[in-house]
Amino acid sequence: MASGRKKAFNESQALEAAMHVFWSKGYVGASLSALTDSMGINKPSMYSTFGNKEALFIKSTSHYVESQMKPHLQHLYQANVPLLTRIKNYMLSIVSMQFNEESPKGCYLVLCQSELAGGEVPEAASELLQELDDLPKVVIADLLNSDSEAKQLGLDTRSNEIALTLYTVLKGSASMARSGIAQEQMLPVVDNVIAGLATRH
Amino acid sequence: MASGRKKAFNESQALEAAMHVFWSKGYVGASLSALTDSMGINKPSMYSTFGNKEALFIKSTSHYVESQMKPHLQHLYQANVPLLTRIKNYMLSIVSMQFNEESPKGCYLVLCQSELAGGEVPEAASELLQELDDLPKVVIADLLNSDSEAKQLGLDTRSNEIALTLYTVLKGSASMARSGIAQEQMLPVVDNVIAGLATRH
DNA sequence: AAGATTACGTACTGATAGGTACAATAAGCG
DNA sequence: CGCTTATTGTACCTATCAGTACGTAATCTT
Repeated sequence: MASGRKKAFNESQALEAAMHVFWSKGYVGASLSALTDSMGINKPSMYSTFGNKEALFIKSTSHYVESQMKPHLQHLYQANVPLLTRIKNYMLSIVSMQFNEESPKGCYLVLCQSELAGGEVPEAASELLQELDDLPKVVIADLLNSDSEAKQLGLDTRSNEIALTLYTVLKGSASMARSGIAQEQMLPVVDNVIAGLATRH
Repeated sequence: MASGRKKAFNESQALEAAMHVFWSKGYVGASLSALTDSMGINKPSMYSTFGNKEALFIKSTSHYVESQMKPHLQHLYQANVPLLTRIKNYMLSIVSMQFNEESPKGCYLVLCQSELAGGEVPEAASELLQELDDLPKVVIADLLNSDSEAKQLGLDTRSNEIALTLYTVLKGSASMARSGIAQEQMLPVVDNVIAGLATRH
């Protein structure tokens, strides 16, 4: 049984390229032509490989979460590092990604999610965004609930509140990155907020 | 000299309607058809009255700033109210607008500004957004620099840093509003951050 | 009432959106 | 080599985008 002509492009490289286009233009702003141009393929190849624009977006979003979001989580579980330092390192690591010169500024999810309420993003993609976007908040809350140091500091009794506070700052930071301020300005902001946590009971 | 047929619509009501469409869909997502439908007029009327889509957007954005942003600033200058309480009232007032059921969730400026980096918004409109978006940050920094109570609390020496911190939280809150959480969850976040300011020197 | 002036409604423009039909090309298998 | 299978490029589809031409309707001044 013949197996046909080989693909002339690398599927995961094409997905990476698509991710960058969605990241900089959003779901609505990323046209198929812009996508396929950056991916280095033409439209029929894109449709046969990924399905359609929405399916491409879903694969691209999953790739973003795996390659850009999850790696930062390791900072939260470093052995022999104080809890607040771990949280700070995690946040600084994400901020540093938001301001990275080699990829679009800000957060892919924030950008695309802002289009949700306008009904511009298809339902299935919209649900995925909603779900993925909660990830950091849930992880931080879980950490605060289970970490022994968090209990000593009395942070476990208001874990959801604190997780939401930190998460709100991260989202705000993504907005600030988009608006063009310098990364150095955000660092003391993270310091301030984390220091504020420690001084309450 | 004859003065012609009267307009069959109210110009400022039409602008208000356009503002809500941009607010919920963003600049790119708001199509002329959606705009004129909501405004209750047809396209030639829109073009003769406002110029084009970009000019309408600029007028709509100015209207947003005047009607939705500036009114909150009064909280910052209430007599006989402690500084941190004034700031807290200001922030809660904005958060409450972001979650208001009668208008789109989140912040008009955050939404539209997220499209900037993708080059989807025309230059002139883009510059206006950039400028207006700094307003709250500048106002808070100025307040911290001039207020006598701020000096007593030692907040004047890091006014820019604090203003940026508060502003980042407001932007984050706008994102959270878009993603659908309940307003009550944001209130302790504002509390946390402001309390954190007070406990540092 | 006549004429000038302005707004309105319909119907259109060229460009681009997402998506596809189809013929040509390249690979594996016998 | 010939057959089958899969990918590629071009050229097209319909719908919608921002924007406009033009004839009709309404209001003013004289």
